[in-house]
Amino acid sequence: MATLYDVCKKTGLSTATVSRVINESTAVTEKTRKIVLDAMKELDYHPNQAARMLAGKKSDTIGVIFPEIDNGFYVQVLRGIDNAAKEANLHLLTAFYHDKTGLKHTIQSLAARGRTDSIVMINNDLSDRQVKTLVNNAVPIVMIGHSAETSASFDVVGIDNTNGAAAAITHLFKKGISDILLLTGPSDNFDSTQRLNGAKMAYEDAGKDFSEATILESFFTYEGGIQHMTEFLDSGSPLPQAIFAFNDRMALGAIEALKAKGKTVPEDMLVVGFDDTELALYAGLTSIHVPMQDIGYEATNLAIRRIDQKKYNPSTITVTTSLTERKSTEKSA
Amino acid sequence: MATLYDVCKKTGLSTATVSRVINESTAVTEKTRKIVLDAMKELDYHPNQAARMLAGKKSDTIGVIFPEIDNGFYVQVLRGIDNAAKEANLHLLTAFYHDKTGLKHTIQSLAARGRTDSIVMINNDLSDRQVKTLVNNAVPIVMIGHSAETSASFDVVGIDNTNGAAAAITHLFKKGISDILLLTGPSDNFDSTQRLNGAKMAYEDAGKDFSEATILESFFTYEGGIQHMTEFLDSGSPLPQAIFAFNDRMALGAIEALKAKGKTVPEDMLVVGFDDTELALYAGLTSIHVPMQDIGYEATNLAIRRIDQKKYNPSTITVTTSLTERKSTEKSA
DNA sequence: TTGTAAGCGTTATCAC
DNA sequence: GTGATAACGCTTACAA
Repeated sequence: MATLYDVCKKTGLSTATVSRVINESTAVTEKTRKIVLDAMKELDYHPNQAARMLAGKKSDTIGVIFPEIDNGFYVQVLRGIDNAAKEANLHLLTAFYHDKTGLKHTIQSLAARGRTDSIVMINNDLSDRQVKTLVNNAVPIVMIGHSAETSASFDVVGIDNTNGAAAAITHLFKKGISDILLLTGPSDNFDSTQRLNGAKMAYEDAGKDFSEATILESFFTYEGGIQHMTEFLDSGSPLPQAIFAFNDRMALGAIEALKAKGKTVPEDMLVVGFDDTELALYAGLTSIHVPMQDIGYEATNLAIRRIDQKKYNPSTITVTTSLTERKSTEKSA
Repeated sequence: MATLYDVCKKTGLSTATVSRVINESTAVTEKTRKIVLDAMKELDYHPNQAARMLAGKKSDTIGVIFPEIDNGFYVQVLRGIDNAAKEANLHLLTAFYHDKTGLKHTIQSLAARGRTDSIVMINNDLSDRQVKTLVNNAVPIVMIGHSAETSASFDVVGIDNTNGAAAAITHLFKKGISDILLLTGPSDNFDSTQRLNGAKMAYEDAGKDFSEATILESFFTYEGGIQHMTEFLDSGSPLPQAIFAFNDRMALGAIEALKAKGKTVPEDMLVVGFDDTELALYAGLTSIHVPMQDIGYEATNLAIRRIDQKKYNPSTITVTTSLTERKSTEKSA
């Protein structure tokens, strides 16, 4: 591997000058610039990253910390992150965590060792205070998605759950339906809580009574959707005319449960999901679209901006959602 | 940020000794070990990665190069890679590429600058020779999936396309069907070619005439499946009894096309896919299961093994597939 | 077992 | 505009 010295030797120039043309920092004669560039090419010289990091005190790398990925959601976010990083000529050091302990470990090894200039993370497991302590101000950090408490402590990029949910409800209202089953996530989940608020808001804004809606709590999973919907159907409770599931998987689970009882969608019941994942597309499920790539992109750009910003007030970016209509809410009546 | 020197100062020991306990390299008295460890904790010392890389000539990092990810396939592979890396206490530097140029750029910046000790990549765009030139023996490299020519030039981890496809055909034979439509990928695609060979093999092994099968070439996409299947249906060609699509998306596309013509699966036609993605699960599609995580895991372990191996002969690891039966091939007849 | 000291390959601050 | 030279924070022979 050729080093900077080899380039110096070949050109008869100093390390300073060669370094300058590499970094396009200070002005250099066009003539010497060319000499250096030629020598670099000829020697197939590529600057050593470790040396740059050590001397320059920056890694040109963004750390990405995700929960162990198992769905399309995170991939899309990752694409957005990658795009932003590419635009800024930065690299991505990615790490996935399985549990609290793994996450702590990961944060430290990325934040405290100078591997990254900044971190973008999805934190489902640690409190703000814990993260704060671990990072210890070593690098700026941007959170994707709110944890319940994430408020003014960090930069946060989240989605507009409230208006998204409201749009779903309003969509059903327009079909003449207000007798809706809300298939929610766990009640201590931030997203679920916000979506529930949004739904309520839509009822109120339309001058309707929110008690017309039935609330059924589930797990944000396909299996959860099947299980809780089946229980509901078996309970003999009066059937609503539509379901608004707080994510696509639960929606698909609910549809599966309906199918098992001989009910079809949209003939017997309209269904709306949330997230607008690939699954929704293929299943013909009307869903609230969440621009996952945008989230990653915005979060990363914010993280990049924070690198050279010593002091700043944490900001919150909210990405807007929209409704994608498909067969599951096509009402012929 | 505390440095090694701070730890030395605090303990009165030399950098060599402190470094030894950090790296658990040479023996150190249990007593001094404890002293150092305590000092490290107290100072909240974390070794600087750049300095380690520079002095130690290794990055403890695996490079991961993927085509821009847009499906569940790559995510699973990534999880496998992450698991293997975690077990070896290595980090992951990931990069996605959009096109040939991007890929070239990416390879160089990961390989030539000492950022990574080894690389795992999925290469759909460059010839072996091109990759070879770019890497220039800077780091070992493991390919995931064959490109047509990838033969003896690189370590390769691929899947058993042949037996997978044969299993799909045999499954249909068992249902009493040999009049099958093969919905293939592009003919210059390595996977597609192998799968076609596997299908043929199954016919021959069963003593059947391969000409009983119809071959319909498509694009490995949902849209491709819809388009080509629709064309086929419109052409008035005699309908086969089953479809074996060379991936799940095309299978779903074909099913969509059938549905549009009033045909249902599995009543009117059995369908088998390939990949066994999440889509297949929710769609109730029988599919050939590909253990994507295993692929990533194996590839990464191989990549790690190669780090300290100066000379070796490229090896090929083939991961086995299996058939997952679902509703799309449930024959009541 | 522990210490000394020479790098590792850059960047950056000075002078010139 | 260009050149010395001192960091940057660690690893690792080689000595002791």
